[in-house]
Order: sequence, then C-alpha cells, then structure tokens
Amino acid sequence: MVKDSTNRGYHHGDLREALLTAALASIAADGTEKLSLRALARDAGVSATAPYRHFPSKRCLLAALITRGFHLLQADLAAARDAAGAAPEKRLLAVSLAYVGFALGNPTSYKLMFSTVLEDFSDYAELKQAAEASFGVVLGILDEVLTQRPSPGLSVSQAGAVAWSAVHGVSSLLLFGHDHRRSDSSPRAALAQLEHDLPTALGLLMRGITG
Amino acid sequence: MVKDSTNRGYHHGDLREALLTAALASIAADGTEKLSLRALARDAGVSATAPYRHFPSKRCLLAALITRGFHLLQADLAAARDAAGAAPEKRLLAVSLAYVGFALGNPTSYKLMFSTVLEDFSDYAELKQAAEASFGVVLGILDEVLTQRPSPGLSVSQAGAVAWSAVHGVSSLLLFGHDHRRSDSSPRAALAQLEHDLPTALGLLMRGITG
DNA sequence: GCTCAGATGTATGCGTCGCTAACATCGGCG
DNA sequence: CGCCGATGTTAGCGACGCATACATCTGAGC
Repeated sequence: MVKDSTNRGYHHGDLREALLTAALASIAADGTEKLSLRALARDAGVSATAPYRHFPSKRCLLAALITRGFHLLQADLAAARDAAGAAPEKRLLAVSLAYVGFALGNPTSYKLMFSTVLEDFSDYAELKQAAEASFGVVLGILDEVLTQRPSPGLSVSQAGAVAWSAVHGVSSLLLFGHDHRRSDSSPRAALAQLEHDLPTALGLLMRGITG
Repeated sequence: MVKDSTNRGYHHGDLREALLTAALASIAADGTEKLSLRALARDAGVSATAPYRHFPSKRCLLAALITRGFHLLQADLAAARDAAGAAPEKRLLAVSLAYVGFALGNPTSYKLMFSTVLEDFSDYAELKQAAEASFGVVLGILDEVLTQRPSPGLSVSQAGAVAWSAVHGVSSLLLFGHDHRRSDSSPRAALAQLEHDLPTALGLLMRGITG
C-alpha cells in the first residue's frame, strides 16, 4: 500500500522514490561526482543511513536510475514506432526522431545511461535486460527497413548498427554542444543549426545507409 | 631541465607526469569515480598532499588529462588528413577512420573527453582551445568536401555536424559495445561486425550526406 | 663556491563521505 | 492483540579532498 506522501512520521512514506528523483535532480545540477547519499538523506529529512534500507550501495542507486531511463526510452521509441503507420521508412525516421527527442528531453538520464559510471551492466540483470529491450526496438525497426531495401556492401545488422550509431552520435553531440554552449564558436553554431533541421539531417543519414 | 627518473630523493623528479599517467591507468582500471589523489600519491611514493603542488584540485588534474587527450586527437586527425592526398573524399574517409581509430586506441581518454566529469570546459581555457582545435580539423575537412559537393537540403555546417555526429556515434557505440561485451546478444554482435567493415560503413554514411 | 628565493614535498588537521553493526520503531497479518 | 519483518536511527570506522603551516631541495646570480 502506498502511503500518503504527507505522512512524515517515523516512516518517510516513499523514501525509495524520493531518493531516486532527488538523485536525478542532484546529478542534473551538480554532476554524478558530487552525488552524495548522505546529502540525499538530509534533503529527504531522514538519517544518513536510511537510504541503505532501499539501495545496498550508491552504485545500486545509480543502476536503478539507469534502468528507469532505459524503460522510459523503450516506451518512447515503441510509442513513436506504433504511431508512425506501417511504412518502414516512416517508422525509421519516427523512431530516430524519438531517440534524439528522448536524449534532448531527458539529458541527465541519457548521459547517465551511456556513461561509464557503472563500467559494466553485467552485475545488474534487470538493467541489462532493460537496455537490450531498448536496443531491440531500434534494431527491430532497422531490420524492417533493411530487409525490404538491403544496403549495398553491408549486412542487415551491420547497416543497423551504423544507423543506430548515427542517431546516437547526433544525440550525444547535440548534448555535448548544449553543455558547452557558453562558447559561441562555430561547432556550437553548427550543432544548433543541426538541431533545427533534425528531420532533414536524419533523413539524409538513413538515405545513405539504405541506398 | 628534466630530471633523471631514477632520482628519488626528497624530490620525485617528475611527479606531475607520473601523476598524469598513473591517473589514466587508474581510470582505465577502476573508473573515474574511484580515482583518488591520495592513492596516486601513495603509488608515486610521495606524501598525500604533494599532488597539490602540481594540480590545484582533482578536477584540474582531470582537465589536464582531457586537454592532453584533445591534443593527441588533433595530432592524429591532422596526420591522417595530410597523409591521405588531395582528394576531399579520400581525406574525409581517412579523417573519419582516424577519429574512430583514436577512440578505439585510446578508449579511456576518449570516454573521459566526452564525459561530463567537468560539466563544462569554460573554466579551463587551454582545454577549451584544445577541444576546438580538434573539432576544427574535422570541420575543416568536411568543409572541403561539402563546398565541392553541396549536400541537398542542408547547409555546409549542418551537413558537417551530421557527418561528425555519425563518426562520433560509431566511435561511442563501438566503445559502449566493448564495455558490455560480456553479453553475447545481437547488439554486441552487430557492433563487432561493424568494426570489421568500418571503411564501408563510414563510406555509406558520408555518401548519404554528400549526396 | 655561496646564497637565497622559489619550487617542490611534508605534517597535521578539518569536514565529508560510503558503509557496517547494533538498536529502535512502525505497521500489517495471523 | 501480539508478533515479526520492513523501515529508520545512532554510533563509529577508514578513506578522501583540501587548507594551512612548515621543511627541504635546486639553480641563477653574484
């Protein structure tokens, strides 16, 4: 039974959830390095060790955050795919745009998901599964496109990896540009322009791959 | 005057350099989170606070490491460009391959350079300059290609950003795959195949952009 | 050669952190 | 109603980043 969040007696009510959202906010504000379980506990009004009732370690809290991110990404991608009709090319573009949209809309989560804080997902089965499910949506839609219109010189899965890389690269670099927007140099300007014409840009990339 | 490295009296000899290389090794082994100035000092055989004679803070040491990475990247890219002859397309492919090659050959540096440990380069003028110089090589070569063969629907700098994104995406995802290679699922296999046929893959991407 | 100023390394200590162990309190279920 | 597992607390350990004050080395100019 979920407690009323106004209940702040001895028991917090929903400390686990509060910690997760506060952690994401903290990372967004100050970066992963400065994330502190003790500080999260203070902000939540509980003792310094209370978080350990919900997460065995700081790493596990991060893993939970990343897992949540992949679940969200998967949902966004699947929704975009299903809303885009039946034509494989349209579905591909829609999923690509949704991918970049997720990155731009959830920059903290996205950067965390593809960072190296955890080094390796193999210690976290649920996380590994969530990540592969997300990739599965991308690869599935690429498969649809590429079996219909094979790419010259590349296998289906190779071409799929290229397309996925291109979309991931656009997302990453756009975020990198946002983080460094204080510099008004030409790379930054180019990225801003790119963001403005995303559909055209992604369309070109996909055209290169699908021949 | 550079001291003989066998000199280990009161003065270390070249502590700054020793710290930088040890730091990179530590990050490669255990990740950025576990990097400890005190541990580096211990390994170098000096007191816990000696590193602060060379780096005002841990962040500054990381900034120095990243700066060094961008200098290396720039050198690699410029060398590849100059060795590739005069034809813009050949130069583009060579620079793209060098970019991916740098990422695969210096994974720790590359991930550090595009991570968010520093949030922002604006506090580090030398670093910002080094990063923009690296990007300058990429953008310059893209400019050569695109002014000769304009891309349909995109400005030169937009198309440049797309191409750069694609190359960066291939690099990032390849590294991501390496880090998670313990899973033998299809994404990993696709990435391995992709790495094997990099020239073909990058050629396709560039063809999409250059029309 | 000597000297002395700056570069480099040391000693000590503060506040914070992740985490463990032992104990307290709550709340739902028999 | 009473018990027991879930949740939170208190106390404390070792490590860390970093600041301050002090010690030692080294080379440039006399």
